[in-house]
Amino acid sequence: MTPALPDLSIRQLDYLVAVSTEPSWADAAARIGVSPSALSQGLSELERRIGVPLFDREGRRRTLRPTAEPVLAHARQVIALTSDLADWAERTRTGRAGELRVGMIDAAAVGHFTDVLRQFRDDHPELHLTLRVAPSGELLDEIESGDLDLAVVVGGHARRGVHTESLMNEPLAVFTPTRGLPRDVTAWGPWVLFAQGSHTRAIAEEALQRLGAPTTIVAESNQPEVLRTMVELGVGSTVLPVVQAGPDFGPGRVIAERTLVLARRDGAAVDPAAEMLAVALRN
Amino acid sequence: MTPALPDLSIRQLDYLVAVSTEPSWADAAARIGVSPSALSQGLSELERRIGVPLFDREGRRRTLRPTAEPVLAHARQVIALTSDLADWAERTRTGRAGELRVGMIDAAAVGHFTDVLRQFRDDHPELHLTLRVAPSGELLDEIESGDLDLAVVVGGHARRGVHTESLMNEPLAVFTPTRGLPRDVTAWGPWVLFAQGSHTRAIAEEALQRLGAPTTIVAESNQPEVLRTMVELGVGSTVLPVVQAGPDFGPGRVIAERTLVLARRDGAAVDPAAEMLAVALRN
DNA sequence: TCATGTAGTGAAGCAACTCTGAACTATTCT
DNA sequence: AGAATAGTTCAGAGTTGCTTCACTACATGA
Repeated sequence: MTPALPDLSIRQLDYLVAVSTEPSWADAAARIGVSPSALSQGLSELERRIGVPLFDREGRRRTLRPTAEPVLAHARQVIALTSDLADWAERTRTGRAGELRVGMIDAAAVGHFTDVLRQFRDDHPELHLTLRVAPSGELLDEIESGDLDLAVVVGGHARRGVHTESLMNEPLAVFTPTRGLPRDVTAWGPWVLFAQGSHTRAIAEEALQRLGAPTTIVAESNQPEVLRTMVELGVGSTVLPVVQAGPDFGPGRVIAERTLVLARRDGAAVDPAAEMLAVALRN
Repeated sequence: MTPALPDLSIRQLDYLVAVSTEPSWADAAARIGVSPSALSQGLSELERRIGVPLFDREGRRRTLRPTAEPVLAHARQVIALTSDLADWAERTRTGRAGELRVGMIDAAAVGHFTDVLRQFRDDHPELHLTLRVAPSGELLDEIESGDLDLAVVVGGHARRGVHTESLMNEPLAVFTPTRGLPRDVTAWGPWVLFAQGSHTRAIAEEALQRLGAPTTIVAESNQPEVLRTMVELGVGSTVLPVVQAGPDFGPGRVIAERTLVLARRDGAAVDPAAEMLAVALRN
């Protein structure tokens, strides 16, 4: 059982320090921006709460007694600490410091938002930004568990406890090894696609079915690099976001689009740094 | 201009620490002895004042976000400091620690109150007690200026700003070199007395005049030791407090008495340690 | 699935606190 | 002495912070 602590307020300690610093109590009151009356009463209250006489009275004037030195030291120290805390709060509030954990799918990180990220890093050098690149599913798990503050993922799938907001639409196109796509849709394929479970894979498959193309899958990977190589080797065709196709393929045939969304934990307090990055991502 | 500090109270910081320590907020509230509602509101207020989000909300539950670590550290530190201050206050309040500056005239210090002082020292080992032995006048000056908390002096003279309280009456007696005092009062003297300005000297002179004895002064000193020696050398007779006469003289002839008073600065806050010593001095 | 218990939040009311402004007192200056 | 200055006290108003009570969200177990 801790013996009940006196409920001192920063304000009262501030009064004490002001009085010890300024030549007169009136000056002290003026510096703090409070009436002399308030100062007088506040210090009486402080004295009462500490329960030890802090002042000598000479006539009407109260003067800090030397015995009260420990209290003054305490006041100074607590005020210094609180001042540090206020600084920290200010920096955090303005997003200039703190920690920000961001997740992005690869197309976002190395494709669409590379410049935004670089710029944001430059603008907020004191901010400890960690970027995690992974498939949407994983990122959403981490958003949900609180391991990430913010993520850019593929949209189109609600998830409990995660709030999403559209950022942009991105075309998905078919790329073939032969640089030419058969006029006959039923002759398309076979396919080298994102792995089962991927949102983009689902969108691609759905689009192909809608067009009437066969959906024979001969290989899977979540790495676009791998998919591209397989296409080059003639293993099959692929469906990729246009930004990830690379310069070696033709323009591709756009068959669908996917939406990139900004995901945040639902009900999470708005982290100021996260909010600033969100603004930047929206352009 | 210091940027305005948030007016945090110890109480709020205590809430924060409790919440970080106890398994549930309800437990935390119980430990502090406050309703869960008060805890909830208090923490909201703390968060608002710091101006930085401290909690994540999962459904209805709020949980400290890792980003708030610096705030928690601050809270712990301030509470520890305040706890130390409370300890200090408790010790000071009960007179077990602190500083006490006492003045006494020599008769009091080495005569009447030696035992009281020794006992007081033993009872309050943590108390830093300084004893100053000097004539009443000097001691009263120092009481007035605040350099002493408490003094035992010769009474009978009001002084502005000094409060006095009688402790005891002490007989003053005539001591002669011849161990016999003339029956005829007019044959008394000449005198070896306390120095001009001394209160006891004034009392002695007044008594002698009242008895009709001559008041020829042949030597003065404020040191009773010196007066005794002069008497032994046959320089003259003296008037001394009985306790200071020493064993070498006879019982002496009591002609007056002086009052020893406890002097304190008027209007000075009651120093607990001073009050305890005052009680001891009154027996 | 529905009842029940637990954890936390929010609103209303009340007590305590703390401010301002005004009147007052002591001290200092002229 | 009179005026100016410093500080206090008091009354009143606004704010804060607590308790109680009602309510929601979630978990548990029949």
